[in-house]
Amino acid sequence: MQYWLMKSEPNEFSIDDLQRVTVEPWDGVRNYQARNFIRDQMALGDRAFFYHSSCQTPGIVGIMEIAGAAYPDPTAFMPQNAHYDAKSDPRNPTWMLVEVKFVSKLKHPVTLQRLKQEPALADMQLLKRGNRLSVFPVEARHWRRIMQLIAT
DNA sequence: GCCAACGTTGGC
DNA sequence: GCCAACGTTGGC
Repeated sequence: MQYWLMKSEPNEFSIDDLQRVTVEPWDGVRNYQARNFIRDQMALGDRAFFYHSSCQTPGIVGIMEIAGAAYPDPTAFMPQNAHYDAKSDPRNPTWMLVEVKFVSKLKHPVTLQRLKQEPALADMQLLKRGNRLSVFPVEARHWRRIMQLIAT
């Protein structure tokens, strides 16, 4: 069982959208490192923080569950899609996705600002300089600390 | 294989 | 809108 953080721009897909549909294919990831996490390490039942990025108040806004193993991301083969990749061969797909399932929406988001104030989280991937990965693992100790922040 | 140019991410 | 940081591309 692993923990993850997954970013989304709320004007594209928000925690409210996930709550409405319950389960959603997390498509559009076009970074090899993130792809490898999705393809090789994510597993059914893993938990993930839903993070809102590129918005007025970036931060963790909900919790979700990985709903199954990875499979090819169909949007890579749709020319009209914003994440279309002409170089990806359907017989040997480059890009993968997992489906995520809504678990909860936080009553009070844990903002990026708040996370930065927390000494125990100083070495978390999210807070490292130049971090741009949209999907990455969260260490258990960081997960637990954030869950404590959520509970208080 | 090097590296400059360019594109993207994402906070501010 | 700005800009730092990083990934990708392509000429050589």
